[in-house]
This record gives sequence, C-alpha cells and structure tokens, in this order.
Amino acid sequence: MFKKPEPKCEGCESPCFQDNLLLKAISAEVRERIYPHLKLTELPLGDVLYESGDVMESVYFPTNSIVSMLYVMEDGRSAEISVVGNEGIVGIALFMGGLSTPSRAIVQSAGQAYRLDSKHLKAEFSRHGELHHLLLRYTQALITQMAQTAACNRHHSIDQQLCRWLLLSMDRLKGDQLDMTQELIANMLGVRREGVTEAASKLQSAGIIQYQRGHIRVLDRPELERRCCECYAVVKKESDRLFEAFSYLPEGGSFHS
Amino acid sequence: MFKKPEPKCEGCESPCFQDNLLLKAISAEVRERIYPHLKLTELPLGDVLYESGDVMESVYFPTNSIVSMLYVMEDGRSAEISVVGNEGIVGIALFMGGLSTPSRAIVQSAGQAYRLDSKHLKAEFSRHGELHHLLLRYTQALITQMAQTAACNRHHSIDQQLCRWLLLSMDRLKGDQLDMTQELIANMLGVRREGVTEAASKLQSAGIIQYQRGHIRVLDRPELERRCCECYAVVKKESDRLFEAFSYLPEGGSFHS
DNA sequence: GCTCGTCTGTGCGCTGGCGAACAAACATAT
DNA sequence: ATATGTTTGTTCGCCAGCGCACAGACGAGC
Repeated sequence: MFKKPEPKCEGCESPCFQDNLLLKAISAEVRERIYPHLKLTELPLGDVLYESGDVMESVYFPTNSIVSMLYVMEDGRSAEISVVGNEGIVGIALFMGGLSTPSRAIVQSAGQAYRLDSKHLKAEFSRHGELHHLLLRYTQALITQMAQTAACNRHHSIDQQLCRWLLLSMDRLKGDQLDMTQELIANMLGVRREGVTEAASKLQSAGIIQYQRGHIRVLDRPELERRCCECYAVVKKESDRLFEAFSYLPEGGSFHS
Repeated sequence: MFKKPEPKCEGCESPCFQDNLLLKAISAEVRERIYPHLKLTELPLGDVLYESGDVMESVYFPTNSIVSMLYVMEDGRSAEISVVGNEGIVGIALFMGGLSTPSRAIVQSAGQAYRLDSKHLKAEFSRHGELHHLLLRYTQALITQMAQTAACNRHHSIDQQLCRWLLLSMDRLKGDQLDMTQELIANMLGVRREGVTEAASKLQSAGIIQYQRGHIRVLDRPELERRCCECYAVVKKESDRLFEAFSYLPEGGSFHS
C-alpha cells in the first residue's frame, strides 16, 4: 500500500515495522507519531508478557513471533483463549479501558515484536483517529476467535482441534515450520499430552505433518484444512472480512460511514 | 447516583431507562441526546435479535430480559458464548466496526429492552465521549466472560456449568425465578438435555433449586455458589472491577487518566 | 372428562478423553 | 562415548458425557 521509504530499525536490515499488519495499515501521519516510540524486542519462547491481573506497561505488535492468551485455572489446568501474531496486537485491555485481564500472555513461538509504551498507545488511541478504529476492529476479530474457541472446546475432537491450532499457528509464521513440543501444545489446547501425541502421530503417518522433538513441519496443508473442523475457516473468513477494510482505508479516513 | 428527575417512558410507570445499568450510568448531557430515541420493546422468549452474519439495524439495552449470544455450528450443535442482561448491551459489533458477528442473539428470558437505532448509537459513539468509554469497558467485561466460558467448556462438569449458568441468569433477573426448559438450557450449554436433567435433579434433591416444566426457582443461592466452579466468581469479580469505574465517572469525564 | 403435545425421568451400551505409570528414542553436555 | 534430561510412544483401567429409546408426568384445550 505505502510506497514511501520506511524508517528502518537501527542495525537490523530485515525486520521492519511493516511486518506487523496493524503497523503497516496506518497512514503516514500516524506513523510519524508512533514509529519513534516503537522498540524492537526479542520474545523468547515461554516468556510471559502479562500475568493474570497485571497492569499492562506496554503493548506488543508481534512480527514473526506468536503470543497466546492463556487462561490458567486454580487447579493449574489451562486453556488457550486466543492467538496473536503479526496480524495483531497484544494488550487490548489497555485501550479498552480495563488495564488488565484475568489471563496470561505467553510467547508461544519465539521471535520479535515491537513494544510500545502504554502511554504512547493511549495517547494515540485518544485521538480517536485511524488507529482507534483499527484497534477496535481488530478487537472484534479477536472476539470472534474467542467465541469460536469456546464452541470448538465444547464440540470438537482433539484431532480436529490440533488441526485448527496448527493452521492458526502456520498462518502467523513465515514458513511451514513450527518449534513446539507436544507438551506445550497440550497446554494450549487444555488437553493431555498423550492426546496430542496420538493426534499428531495420526497426522504424521498420513504424511500431513512431520515432527521430532519439538520441531513440526507441515507437508500437506490442504489435507490439514480438510481434517479440521469448521472453526478455523469461520475465524479466517471473518478476519478477512474485517481486515479488508484496512486496505481500503483512506489516509486519515474513518470507518464509520 | 443521579438524583435529578428522570424522564418516564410514556404510558408505563414501572419500566424506566434506569433499569439498564449502562443507560443509568451516562450523564445528563448524553442522556438528553440518547433518551428520545430509545424505544421500549417486548422481547418474547426465543426471539432472534440477530442471526449469524446479519447486519445490525439496532442495538438493545435489556432491562428485565436476558439475551444469549449463541454460536450455532454447521451440524446444528450450539454453544453459548455470552449472556447479556440489564448490565449491558446487545450488538457490540456495531460500534466495534464489524457491523455483524458470526453468532446468533436469542432471547433467553422474555422481558423488555430499549431498542436504539444503529445510526443514533453510532452518532453518539463517534463523539468519543462518555458512552464511548462506557461501551468499550463493557466490551472488555464481555470479553472476560467469553474467555471464561471457553475455559469452562473445556474443563468443568455439567454439574458445575449448570450452577454457573443459573447464577449468571439469576444475577440478571429481579427475583429467584427463571422460566426455562431443560432442553433450552442444554442448548445454551451445548450439552445433552439428559445431562441437564441429571444435574438439575441433583440440585433439586439437595434442596438448592426447585423446578417443574420450565419454571426454575433458586432456594439456596449460597450453596449454588459453593457447588459452582471458579468461573462464575472470576467473571463477577472482573465485571465489578470494570464497572466500578462507572459510578466514579464524573459527568462528561474520561476514563483515560 | 379426555387427548395431545410438551417436559422430565431413566436405562441402556458406547466412546473419547483422562490419569497414571512406564518404556523407548533422541539431543546435548561432559 | 556416556550420562542425563527431555521428548515421544504405549498401555490400561476408568468415567463423564453421548446417542438412543422409551416411559411417565404434567398442562392446556377441546
């Protein structure tokens, strides 16, 4: 969309603000205000960005990393609520006015993200301009994802859910690889590790994925989609619908007609 | 909070705008703009306010009714995503910028609601004032409820979930009564009717509830809370935290410090 | 009264996922 | 090469919830 030369982050050639779709979608005007405050940050696997109830100091725009919102129950069992990759932002409670959420944000796939201090985000959000609309619309997409997760948890088998989870993850990464142990996947899905082992070995023997000791590779994505429940497609379609507006957005324009 | 005389809805004495907490929380200034456009509407049991994908024509502020957001899957199985009563608004997608959601809004408990045409809500929302903040914060509370639902679906028994569901419903109604068949409850929870029958009869024989042919009455609420999973309390607590700000809100003030 | 439709109770057999316990394969550091 | 810790594979008994089928119980209407 934006052909003008972009500010490069000092020192690194390849990572760029444009790697995050939200950052990419904003106009030059907003960009000039926001970009100087963005700090490229390494997110190591398993890093906890927010603990349940923490007041958020900053928000994160992932580029090649993935962050999971995980709800951890009193007895230690957990369930993934939503996933955020380069299409989104971690820390929506900040601008929604709650400052914290009762869930944990944990790095599911190591990589980088742009960190923005909460006061800068709030300042820009309070201008009620482009970014404001953008973030609200993104939040709506996230809500859809959460709703679908709730329904999927209720009705679908581990086999199907693993497919959904893999697809969600692959969409947020460049290649066809993913570093993740079955134990961790089980935590995300809120199921037993053995259940994941079984589902994964089915997929492997069918030649759809290939894995060993925490490295997963998708070989046959179409087949993965075929074995998946409807949940993945519904969320994808709805996200596409909501994000479509981003590219049509005139500079400084408004979503509300 | 607001001691000034309130405009009464024409003809009816008891129902009043103040019966909805969001409508109650807004200042006199906003009230004057909004109130003239509110239309008191009867919501019969089972009425569908929005079907999945529908563009929303108006939003609803329930007073003594309850509306469920229900996700219906391709095979007809369903799951309740969230519940809205007199503490909230039905149709958040409208102001979030999505215009529709892939879920169904269905009247779970008959009663009344104030209907507001979408253009009026949008207009007021676009002023980026009080109502704007209020609605965003409410949305955050709703997100919490959805997240908890997802986790609850994953880990808790029908017995526990029924307790949660009853408590959520009772909170949104005046008395201790609820008109609802076990069949419908099963749809909401996304479980078998027989499962609900079993769970309900346990509660009845323990003297906690009493029911017959679609009429449920809670006799021992504390015990209901004791048998419930943590999910109810977590959502309640978080809602209280978020709503607390409403009462402190100075007229025309802002949430963002 | 009686009938019919709705709502609730109960009893099958089945299965997906759980919990626990243990074995095998592999990676890395020493 | 060996040892150690991590990751994955396998088994077994168990149970919550499912799907199905049917029986009673109640209420509204004729």
